Amino acid sequence: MPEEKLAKAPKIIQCCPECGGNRLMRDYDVAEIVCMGCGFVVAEKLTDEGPEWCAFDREQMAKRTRVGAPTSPRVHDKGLSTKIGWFYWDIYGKGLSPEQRYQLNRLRKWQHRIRLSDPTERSLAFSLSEISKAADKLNLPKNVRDGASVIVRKAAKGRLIRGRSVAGITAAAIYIECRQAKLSRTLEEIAQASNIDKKDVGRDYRFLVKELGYFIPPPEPAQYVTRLLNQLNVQGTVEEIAHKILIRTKELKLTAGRGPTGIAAAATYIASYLGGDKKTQREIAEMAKVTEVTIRNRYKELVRRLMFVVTL
DNA sequence: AAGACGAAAGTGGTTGA
DNA sequence: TCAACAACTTTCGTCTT
Repeated sequence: MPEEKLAKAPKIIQCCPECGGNRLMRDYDVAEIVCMGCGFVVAEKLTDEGPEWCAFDREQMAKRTRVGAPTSPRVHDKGLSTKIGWFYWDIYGKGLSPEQRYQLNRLRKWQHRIRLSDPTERSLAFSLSEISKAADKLNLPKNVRDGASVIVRKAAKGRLIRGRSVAGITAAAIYIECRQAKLSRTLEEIAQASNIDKKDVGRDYRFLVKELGYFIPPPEPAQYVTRLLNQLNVQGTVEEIAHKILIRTKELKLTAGRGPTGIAAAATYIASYLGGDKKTQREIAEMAKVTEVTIRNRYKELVRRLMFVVTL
């Protein structure tokens, strides 16, 4: 591509659109540009331009040079197929005539059709784009997206999607990944981000876990507490107390059979009270997505059982 | 007046026959 | 498939700060 065309390439971002900071880091392991100030993902799907081999002389260099981008589980053909570019100039950088443009468009259209002609491929492509959409809404990191993609692939390979909705299986895969990565996303949030009924996602989730033989431990209240405290804008002492409470709660096995969000909310309530930054039950209930009644029941229980144990 | 409390009835999911 | 069950929610009247 000639110089003047190169100049048309997307401009390299210099500062974070979120916080305005200029400490941007390229992380090739997860293929992202991340702001070191606020953690905002500025760009993703980077291609590592460098070679993964070493050459010690010209001969080796010539031998080892080859082309091709790294594969990605997030594209339905793992990014291995050829794609016709979007631009309208030839290899010399000269513009195309209207007829040539028309031809190019037809080529693109047909290539797209051929690439996605197999129904399995098509549903896989759909599913992977859904993962990407939902993951954007939920702010999920790369590894979770990739993991979810792998699960969907496994499901497709094992013919587990037959008779079920692709969207449901996709959402379930995301949920499995979140649970495995110990991310505090509830089934409800994922169902919402994917526009599917919570019940359906739950059903497909249980089905996939069973069929693919996953072992997923129940979520721990501690996973939810950190996010809850962030949403409520409290740190410091309250945070410390909340975690202390949860450690004791776990030791005394008070979590058995109880919803982790309820326990997290109750611990937060107690901690905010003791830490001198009191939040109302309603505030916490709203953030934790449980009712005030549940907070009351849990926190009474915790206070009763922990009173003699915790030295706060 | 806002927040907390608790009783009572209702809901949705799990379990075991 | 169905009933029993525990956890949780909804609702609402009452008490406390």
